[in-house]
Amino acid sequence: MQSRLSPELSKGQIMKTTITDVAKQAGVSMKTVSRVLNNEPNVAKTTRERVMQAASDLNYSPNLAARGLASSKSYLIALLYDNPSPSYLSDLQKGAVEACRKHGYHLVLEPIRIEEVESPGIEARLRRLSVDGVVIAPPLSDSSVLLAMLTKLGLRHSVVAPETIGDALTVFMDNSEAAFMMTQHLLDLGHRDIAFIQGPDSHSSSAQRLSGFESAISKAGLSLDRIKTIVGDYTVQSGVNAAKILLSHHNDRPSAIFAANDDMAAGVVTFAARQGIVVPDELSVCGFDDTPIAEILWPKLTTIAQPIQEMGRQAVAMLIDKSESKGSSNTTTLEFELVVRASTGPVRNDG
Amino acid sequence: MQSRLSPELSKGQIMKTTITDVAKQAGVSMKTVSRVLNNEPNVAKTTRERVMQAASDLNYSPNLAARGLASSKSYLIALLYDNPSPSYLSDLQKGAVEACRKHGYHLVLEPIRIEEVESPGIEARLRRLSVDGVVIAPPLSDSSVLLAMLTKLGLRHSVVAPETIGDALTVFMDNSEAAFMMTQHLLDLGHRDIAFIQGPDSHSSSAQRLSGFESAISKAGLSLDRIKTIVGDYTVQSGVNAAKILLSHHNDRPSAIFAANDDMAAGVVTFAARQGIVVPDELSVCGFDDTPIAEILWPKLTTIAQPIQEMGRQAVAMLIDKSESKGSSNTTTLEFELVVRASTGPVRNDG
DNA sequence: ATTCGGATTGACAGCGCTGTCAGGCTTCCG
DNA sequence: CGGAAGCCTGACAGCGCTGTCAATCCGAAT
Repeated sequence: MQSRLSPELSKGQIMKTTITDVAKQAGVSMKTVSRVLNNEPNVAKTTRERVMQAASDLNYSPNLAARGLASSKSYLIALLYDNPSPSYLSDLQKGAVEACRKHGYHLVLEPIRIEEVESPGIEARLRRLSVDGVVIAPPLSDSSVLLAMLTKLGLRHSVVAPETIGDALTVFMDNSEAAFMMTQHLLDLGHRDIAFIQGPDSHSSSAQRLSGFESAISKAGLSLDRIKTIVGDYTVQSGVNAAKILLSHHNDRPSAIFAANDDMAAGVVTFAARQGIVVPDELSVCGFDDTPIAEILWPKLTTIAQPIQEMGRQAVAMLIDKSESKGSSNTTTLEFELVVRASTGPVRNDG
Repeated sequence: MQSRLSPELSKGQIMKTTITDVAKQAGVSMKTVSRVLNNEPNVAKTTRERVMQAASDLNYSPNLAARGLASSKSYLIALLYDNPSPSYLSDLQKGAVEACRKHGYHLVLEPIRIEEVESPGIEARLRRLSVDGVVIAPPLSDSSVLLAMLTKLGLRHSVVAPETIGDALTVFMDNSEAAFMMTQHLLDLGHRDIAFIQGPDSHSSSAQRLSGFESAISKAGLSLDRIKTIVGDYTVQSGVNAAKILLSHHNDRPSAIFAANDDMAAGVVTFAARQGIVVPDELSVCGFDDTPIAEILWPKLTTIAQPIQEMGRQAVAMLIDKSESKGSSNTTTLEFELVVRASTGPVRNDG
């Protein structure tokens, strides 16, 4: 690699500038340089400027490892996830990275398969990670084992979840309320025969969404007994399968299908198209999540937009914010948005 | 799992075990423990075992920062990217993380907008990053400025790109060859009037794919002059727009459209469906990339599958492999696969 | 038995930075 | 005008680990 003892050996190689060099250049002590670089108070304005100038002249940038060792901070945040949809992951990451960057942190990726959470290796890995904080994305956020482990390890963590989880820092969107509102939208369009395709039990969002749907139905004075509900697994294929069942009887079709996520809704739309069933004239379809596919489908999908990016941002912010002692609570609630597009329309009376 | 000989566990807090503790427990020196933990040679088998045992008893895990400081290695690999499609990013990441994990590294995310590559802040950030290696995803891989900067900084880097780039470590898939094969597929089905929707100039893959298409056309003895080519930007909407133009004249439609990526192909399929043009009976459509949407569309899309995950894996592997002095070259070429699904079919003769 | 070379091990000095704490200097007040 | 109270600053001791190099041990060679 490069030799340390001979800085001018160059060879076009980059030689690392240390804090000592900056100190020398600025005519102050290392410690003062350190203070300036970390934005600590109690540094004379002129000194601060002189140091800044020296640092920039020398093109100095601190060594993270050294800083980490000395201050026992790593300036690293880990994102724990298990195979979410690419667009979800991508959005969450984007927000998380953004927040990290804002505070001088970096985001490291740590996929964990949920079924291996209890395996002994995971704990070792998490310990070894030595990050300053951990963001947990669903469905990992449903694992109390994982949360307990993090607590035990003394790792600060925040959770992105469809519901508040224990006393952990939680970024939260009211899935139930959103499903309620979506259902209300269908009811407002005159639909009375609405089918629901729910998600897998493994995601706690499934229950939330179902419950929102059901309470809207009940509140409208409709009997839940007459409602058809099919369990899917959040995949397109399961949406197709559900549609196959729901739309099989020509004379007894629901006038609207509410799928608990966009992928399943896409399955329904696709299947309907294949059967020559016109959406939304003959069938209204809506989804949940506002993934890119919602815009690609034809007709475009009515769905619930989650501020996923913002969730990522908040999850990291909660981790980093020192000032969370009093003002901010343990929970950040974010707003969803009902996005009405072309896949839902008024019920057809002449059916 | 728990500490056995734990001297004192105060407050249920995790106390960090250091290498010294392990050394004491195993009755050897710190250095020997270090050797065992780093799989260095020249440690007696029995000693090695004793140390391993002690480490596991004490639930020891090394401090990354300290290790990094002492060895000037960070065990971190950065992934540089600029807003790729979520599924692409997700796949690439998956492969990269996998490879990192295999070698005890971690992956940190570093999105960089391509237009800010030349801004002064970027260089500082890269320097500060202090990672052991950098993987660059397209379209960032097209930026020679960025590559030069990394070289200047002495940062080992590998590039995922549609073509070999200078002397950088490159993971490479022959886009041109793939486009050629896809075009051949259409020709084999009898298509002679094939339109092409190309990608934006900003991605070097665009040129590659176009050239593969054109050489197949030429090789088939068809005149390029009669070929309609439209420039899109890899978005669904641009695919729709292109389709709008290509399919506007009832009597002068191409019998097949080859879109340079799946999203644009999706736009074509969607538009066709809206116009009542039956795919593939009246129009064959194919894409490139094999993104999830290819499976969701109806009919399912014929496309080119890239081993994106494998690319991520290789890109990291090239970075880490110490043994790259002789055997392995600077370039890793991966195979694509022509995935024939339902969106392409034989040309209709009764048109 | 003695020597020699490789295998095995340990002592020690930092890696580059920050926490601690003491000291110098200035300002403000009684 | 003396002293308390700040404000700035620097000396120094590690943080937990690895690189260096010297010491020790062993069987093989002489």
